[in-house]
Amino acid sequence: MASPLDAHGSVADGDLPRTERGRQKADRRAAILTAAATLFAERGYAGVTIEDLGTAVGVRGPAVYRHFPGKAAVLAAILQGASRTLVDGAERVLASSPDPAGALRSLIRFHVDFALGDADVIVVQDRELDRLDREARHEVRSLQRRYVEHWVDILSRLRPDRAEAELRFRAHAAFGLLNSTPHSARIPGRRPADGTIRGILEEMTWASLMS
Amino acid sequence: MASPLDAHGSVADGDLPRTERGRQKADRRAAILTAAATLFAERGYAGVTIEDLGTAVGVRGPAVYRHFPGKAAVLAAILQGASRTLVDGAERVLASSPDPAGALRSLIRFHVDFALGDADVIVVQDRELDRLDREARHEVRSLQRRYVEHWVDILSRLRPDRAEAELRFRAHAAFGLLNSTPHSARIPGRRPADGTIRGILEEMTWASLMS
DNA sequence: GAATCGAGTTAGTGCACACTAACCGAAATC
DNA sequence: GATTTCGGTTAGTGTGCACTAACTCGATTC
Repeated sequence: MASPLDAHGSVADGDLPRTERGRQKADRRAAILTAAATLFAERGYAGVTIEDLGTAVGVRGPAVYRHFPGKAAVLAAILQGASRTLVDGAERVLASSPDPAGALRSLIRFHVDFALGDADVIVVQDRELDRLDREARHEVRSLQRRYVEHWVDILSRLRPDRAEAELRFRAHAAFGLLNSTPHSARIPGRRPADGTIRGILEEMTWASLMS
Repeated sequence: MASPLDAHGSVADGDLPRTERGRQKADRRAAILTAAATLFAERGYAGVTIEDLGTAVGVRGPAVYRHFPGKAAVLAAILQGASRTLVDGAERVLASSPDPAGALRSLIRFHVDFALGDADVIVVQDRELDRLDREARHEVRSLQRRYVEHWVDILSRLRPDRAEAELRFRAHAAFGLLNSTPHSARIPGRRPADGTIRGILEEMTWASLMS
């Protein structure tokens, strides 16, 4: 799966970098984003300085301003990338799954992959949403809403007896379950092997949703 | 359930306030803690100033230093209170449940109550643990570990076929599910009635753990 | 009722840090 | 090969904020 961070930031600027400098700039931008996701996840948005962001990719702090208008824009790019990746992934999954049960299985698997692969982003996603300015927050929220509604659609096809409000609530609870891995990753007690984890998470999520 | 915030802060100081001023001081301390939990949950630890903490309870900022040595100590008191409440509650539940299945049901119910009743504390709990100094963080971590082990004990009695590592991992995932409510509380789409939520959460948690 | 205590006040102090200004030099453009 | 562009640099600047100092005045103590 493509990382949510290596995309170009602005919406639909078709032109890829042709020149040497352009490619280096795109690389640096992506490097800043991944480093920032890790740092924000570790210390929180407010606990990371612009200087930290710079040195994490081998430059001094103010160089970051050549790539982002400010610290908040870095966070915005991370969160927008993440929620866009989730929505795109969900829509791709749904387009290629004929039966609802298979669609839910694939949706769960997709989300597990994301949570395990981009743990940093997951942590930042639900911790720092409020640090965004009105506009960016609105976009992220709207994408998140769309993602949830895809889950609700599938669930209501599997359980048409249940109210949509309940299914939506269940979906949120399932996300809490799935997104718990980044948190429990920091806790000492030994964890099952990485392959096992995937299976357990899928099993638990399915069971909780369909219970 | 007693709020985790209205206890006196230091460990085992038996003397309750006898005088009028002493009572007022205890009240103010408790008020600061609950206000701080709400503010920290809303804006994050770094997003709240000492002045905010003061004005939230009707005094100016520096008055807070009459009750806590610093901002970090306020956070520490919140987190220590929360984890102590959880451990105490779990131990009380276990002491009064003979069979493992009933114990797990009670444990789940207890945690649901806490998550719904002290949503602010839940949010702060897993967001701001790293902002604590070494000593306080160690204490909170150790209490959290104890809480988890109580769950693992019960689970391993119900499912002795499973490895402890898997059960611990499942417990963490269940906490993620249970603690999702404070997060989904902020999201627009309508939620089921509060009584219904309780039942759904208990059902989902049980199903996910025993699947 | 005099002496002390202590929870509050206002007025700093110092520092961390987001962001800006001015400059530099190599790549890109002509 | 001259000119422009631009990603980097260092050296500020301004602000927000945790925390301190010095004081006030009612409650507590003797």
